[in-house]
Amino acid sequence: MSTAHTGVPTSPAEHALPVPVPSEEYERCPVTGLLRRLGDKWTLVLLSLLARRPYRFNELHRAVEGISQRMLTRTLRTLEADGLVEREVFPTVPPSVEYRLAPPGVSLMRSLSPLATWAVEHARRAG
Amino acid sequence: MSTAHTGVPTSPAEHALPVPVPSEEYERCPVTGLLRRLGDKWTLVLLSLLARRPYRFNELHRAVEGISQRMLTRTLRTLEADGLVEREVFPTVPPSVEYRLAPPGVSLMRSLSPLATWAVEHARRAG
DNA sequence: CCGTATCCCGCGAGATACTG
DNA sequence: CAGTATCTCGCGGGATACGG
Repeated sequence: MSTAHTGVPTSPAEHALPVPVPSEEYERCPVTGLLRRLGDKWTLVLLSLLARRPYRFNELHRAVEGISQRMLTRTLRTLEADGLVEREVFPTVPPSVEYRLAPPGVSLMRSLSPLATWAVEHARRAG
Repeated sequence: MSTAHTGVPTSPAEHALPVPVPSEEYERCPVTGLLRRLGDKWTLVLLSLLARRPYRFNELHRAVEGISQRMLTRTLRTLEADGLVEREVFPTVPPSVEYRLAPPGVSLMRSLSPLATWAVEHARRAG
């Protein structure tokens, strides 16, 4: 992949393709893709909380038992990248950051509702 | 399960706990649990096919591009254990096995429908 | 035709420590 | 307060080969 000049690679990411090649074929089915996204350890918990009201970072950290800072940041950033959550920074001292559900997040939670009901009702078998 | 006598362990699984301890805490949220179940690589594809009509094993194997026998069996057995799919064996020669959607599977697919619609509509961002 | 049995590998995700 | 940076490990899942 090196290509051009004679340069020795200084970073592995240097030769990353400019085009986002679908590395996983899960992309083929958007439904499965969505289920995988929502099915990670923290996403639903965070979405559920944010569905009620906006939260600040450490407020979430306290509200969600057992989550690490790393996973909280990662999950929130992914949600933001997907357009499900909005992030607003207040340049106060010390800094304050607020997270809220974006409109697509709201409609997603609505669409999820029947499945959630099914899950609770059938919790014993396939839950 | 040797146990008893003085036997030297012959298998690692020998000391497995008799009680199915919830190894993962995903169990805490039935919705997340369900999303994880449905979110694996082949489950939705199989459920979608079986939602239309019953299939035999090799018929599924041919219909689902890229699935291995191992994963087909595994996925079907999990679906059966969850009560979502029914398996019927016809003792012919050679043997024939038919899989069909069980009633809970039907209601699950119904409940999944709004989310599937959302996924397709928002395929570009969070798909 | 309908599976099981092994082996193997990458990635999601947890623990821990550090920073503007 | 609100994050990054590393390291590590378990498990989902693929390849392959064999069995009733």
